[in-house]
Amino acid sequence: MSDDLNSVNMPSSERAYHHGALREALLEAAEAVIAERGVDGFSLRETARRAGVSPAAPGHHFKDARGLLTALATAGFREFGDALAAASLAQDRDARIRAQGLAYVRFALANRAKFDLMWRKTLIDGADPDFTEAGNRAFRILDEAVRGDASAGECWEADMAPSIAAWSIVHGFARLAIDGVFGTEEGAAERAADALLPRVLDHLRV
Amino acid sequence: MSDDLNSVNMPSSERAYHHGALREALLEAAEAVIAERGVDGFSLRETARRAGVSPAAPGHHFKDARGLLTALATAGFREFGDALAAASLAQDRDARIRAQGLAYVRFALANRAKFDLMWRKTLIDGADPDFTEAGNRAFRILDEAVRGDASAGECWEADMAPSIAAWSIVHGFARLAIDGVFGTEEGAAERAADALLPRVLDHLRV
DNA sequence: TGTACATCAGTGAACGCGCGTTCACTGATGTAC
DNA sequence: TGTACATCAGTGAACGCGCGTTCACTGATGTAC
Repeated sequence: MSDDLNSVNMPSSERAYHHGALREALLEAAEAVIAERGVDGFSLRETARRAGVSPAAPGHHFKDARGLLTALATAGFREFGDALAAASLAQDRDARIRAQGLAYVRFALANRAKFDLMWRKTLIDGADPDFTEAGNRAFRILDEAVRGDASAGECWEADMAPSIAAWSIVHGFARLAIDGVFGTEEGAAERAADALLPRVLDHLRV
Repeated sequence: MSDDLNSVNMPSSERAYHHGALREALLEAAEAVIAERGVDGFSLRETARRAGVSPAAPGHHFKDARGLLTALATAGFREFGDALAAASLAQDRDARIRAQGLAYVRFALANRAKFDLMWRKTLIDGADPDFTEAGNRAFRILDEAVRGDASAGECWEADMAPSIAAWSIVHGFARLAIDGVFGTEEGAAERAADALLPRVLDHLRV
């Protein structure tokens, strides 16, 4: 191992030949690109440009553009799952469900482009094991809040309706908000979520 | 008017110089393209190719690609509104709401690409008056089923929560189904909708 | 009914663009001895 | 500790592609007289 710690933590020169953490830098750059231009505006070349590397460099870390987007969507589902898990701390069941609903929509609005990407099965490899695992985990957290840990066993055998109902209502609300139904001005979606979502959730009985 | 009725109803030759109904033909071709390749796979050239005209021809009927997609999304919202209106015939309120929910999801699954397009504000002109009018009408039909005609007046002043709740749950369910959550095999989404949606709607209280 | 002419709705070639990926390469790293 | 060498992680030029749009044009239509 090198004595120079900078070689790992921080590029010792502004333009080192070996980046050190290019994979992560590319994921960050890709997220910035889609946050700015929308998922449709993604480009591998632009991502490489922002990370300060040549257009061929991503090929050493991801199979291709789809591979990079799949990795980004997977990271998104992991953070999403974390956000839902953090909302599970409330004591009674109703409070947990409501807290997760708020967390669901807040994550979607705070990470619009990434959330959008997470569901774009045409752009990512939906069969990737890491991706499906991260997605399943997120749903499992939501499912456990609704049905309790009892469902841990025969997951799809049991009655999914309550969980799917909860999932649908928050997912639908999040999508409508992102897609501008509550206004397209800065902050309009967030204000609508704050004002409307708690009362919308009053109409969910699970 | 020409004596030859074919000049309007049917091109008299296989390759007439004037198409006669190119606008409609382009919309149909565009729908076929996105149904086959997904919304992301849309291309104006491919659409012109399928309609059997040169790549410049669409320019005489639509300002640009965005204009064509906006027209297609507008047509989509009109059909969507018609489908919801047709589901409003049931007598009691609960039956109407359930019927509209089923109609909502069925339309989405039967017209996946078009439904997808209808919410892709980055690809269409969301400020187009025809488009917004068609979208508002669809929501109004749903809103009237939930809240009754009494809401006709001060629309956004009254309590929107019940309508937004109903909208969210069916919209979310439709999106999850389209995005492959209930399986990606042929017909999996439709089967899930048939089996699950009625029970999911049991958890909506409006 | 015939004719002149404006307008409409097409053509097809061309432009320039940014894209994803490939290729032969090279600088940096780290390991075996 | 020093050295040879395999491997890793970059470069940057190039390829070929399909795209949306523009352009000068022309064939067909329909209307005024």
